[in-house]
Amino acid sequence: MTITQLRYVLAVAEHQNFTKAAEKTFVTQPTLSMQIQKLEEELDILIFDRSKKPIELTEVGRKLVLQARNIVNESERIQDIVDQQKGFIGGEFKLGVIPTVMPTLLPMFLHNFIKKYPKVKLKIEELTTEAIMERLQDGHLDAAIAATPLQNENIKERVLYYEPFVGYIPPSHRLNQKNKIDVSDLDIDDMLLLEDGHCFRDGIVNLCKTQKSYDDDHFQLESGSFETLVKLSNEGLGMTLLPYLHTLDINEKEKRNLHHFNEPSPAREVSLIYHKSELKMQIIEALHTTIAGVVKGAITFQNVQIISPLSKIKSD
Amino acid sequence: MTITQLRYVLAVAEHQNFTKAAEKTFVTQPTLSMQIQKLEEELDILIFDRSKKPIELTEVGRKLVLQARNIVNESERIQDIVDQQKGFIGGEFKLGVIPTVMPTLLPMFLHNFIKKYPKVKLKIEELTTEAIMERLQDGHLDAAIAATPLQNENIKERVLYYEPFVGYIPPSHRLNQKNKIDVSDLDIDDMLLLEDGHCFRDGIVNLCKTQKSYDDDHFQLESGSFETLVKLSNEGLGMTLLPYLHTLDINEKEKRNLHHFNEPSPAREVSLIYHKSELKMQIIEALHTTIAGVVKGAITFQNVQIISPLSKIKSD
DNA sequence: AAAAGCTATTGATAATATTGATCAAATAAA
DNA sequence: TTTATTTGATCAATATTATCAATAGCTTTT
Repeated sequence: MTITQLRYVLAVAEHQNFTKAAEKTFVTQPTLSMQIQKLEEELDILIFDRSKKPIELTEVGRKLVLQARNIVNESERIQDIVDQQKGFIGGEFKLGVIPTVMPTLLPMFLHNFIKKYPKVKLKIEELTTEAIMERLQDGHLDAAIAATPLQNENIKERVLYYEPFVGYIPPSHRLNQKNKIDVSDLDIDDMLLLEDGHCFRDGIVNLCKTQKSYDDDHFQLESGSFETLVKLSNEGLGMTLLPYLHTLDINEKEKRNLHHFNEPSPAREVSLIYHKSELKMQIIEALHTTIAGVVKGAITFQNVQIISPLSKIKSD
Repeated sequence: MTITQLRYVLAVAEHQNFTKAAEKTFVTQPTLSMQIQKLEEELDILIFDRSKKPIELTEVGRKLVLQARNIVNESERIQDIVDQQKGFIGGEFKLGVIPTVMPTLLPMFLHNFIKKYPKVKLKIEELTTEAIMERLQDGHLDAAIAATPLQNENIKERVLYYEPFVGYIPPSHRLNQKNKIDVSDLDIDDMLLLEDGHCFRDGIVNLCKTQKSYDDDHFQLESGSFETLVKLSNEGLGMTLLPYLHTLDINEKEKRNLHHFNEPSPAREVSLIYHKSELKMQIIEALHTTIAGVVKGAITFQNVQIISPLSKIKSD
């Protein structure tokens, strides 16, 4: 049994197709077939049920794949140990970022990071929290930036910053008089929300739920971007909440419509999250240091109340 | 990098000698040298410092060996998974047993076990608790039978039985009048003990320490076997304590000198212990079931007080 | 019936592991 | 010092193995 064979098994299990798995592992399909056959023969079991279309794992196959994932992960850590010894920080690193953090945070630290660690080949992907969790667990992502706490025992979290919610209230709105607003002022019925699937939306729903009973079915205007929300709000369609970093980007005229919360301000916790196996920990450390350093200048809030990003069904 | 290479590294690290390692891994020494060189080249590090005699691990080498042990262990679990699927219980299994359990417990279950699981090649070794702990952690033992609790986070324990201490008190002894004895009657100064290194001895020392201050330096008569202790005791040199199962073996005349404790009787906890990685768990389960079943008939005590086998320095 | 998609098979080739013999260096013994 | 002995590296020869391109065999889709 070799580690290569286990990698092949993982690839086939993932793609449910020998040909695609062969492409992904950069070998020809017969190579893959033979190696897997050889492993099956050595263990004297069938790993895949080739009669099903698409191909399926057998019962032992499923257990074996779990353990194979383990072994392959652990074997990759050998390179980690060596890199650590050499003080080498580099290689490919796949980072997931949730949509509501991506446009504001990324420009803040990316330049710094690639300048400081030029050997790291960052591959950044915008993904929902849901997709991030999946990909962290199956090894397709090395780390991610998301709203926390997420309470998943396979995922570790390191807080980057706390980002307060800021009210965007057009002149026509009932709350526009107030300089600072309170959580108790909020009414989910005149709130413009991001469309379903964003955890920032879920956070706000959680926030409002603490105030009054929330009816899941009633009508709401929703959008995919904060820019649109602000414009809709300007049209008098309601107020909205923005994460603090987003409020730094909007124009002067609109800034007058921003209303901060009285302390403790509701806020989201944004963290660097990664699999408990702690692979590529040096790069994760480097990312954490860089981002925390950059953000420290921009966000200096102390007294905040953290709003959970978790919804029962799905989130960002 | 292959699992084989990692095995070779482990062998050399263990024996500190390429030639011996080659024998243990059933290849020639050049094979070993080449493979390790190839791995060192691939990772671009030195795993061994060949200038030292005997050969030594480098700093990275030490870290790498720890991880290699991990990977090799995890890879062996693949076979475990397959065996489990097939319902196959067999293969080599190395069991350690402490000296004070060996002669009484082994005959009770061994025959049953090899009859029920003929495919398991049991290799049993009498070892001190100290040696057992080492060998469980470096993978040289698959499981062991020892007095517990041992409070080692790498070792899991499954209790087999509670074995009361029984007083052996010769007619000349001051306590011989009493039918049942109490812990408070014990005096370490007229107690015959096993020689240093036995955890049963440590247990008794712990037991007596609860009664009065114990001076480590004073003279005591000590021996390596309970048989000798009983004979010395017959000579009027003091009383001694025996584990219950041992009292089943002594002759009728001497049985009259046995004095049980008032409840709760001091007792030792005897467990099947194994590494937390839970390798070969099917065989461990089988052993546990067999032993627990056999012992249930012989030992039926309920109200016992467990005496710790741990001493500060060493034990059994 | 034909085409397309998928895995297994075949035969050739390149890469690799292994071995036995040998060498150089370092110790240990005479 | 000289002489064995031990140890790990090196070399050439061989056996094994992984890989590939081409293709056959099978199933599903069109």
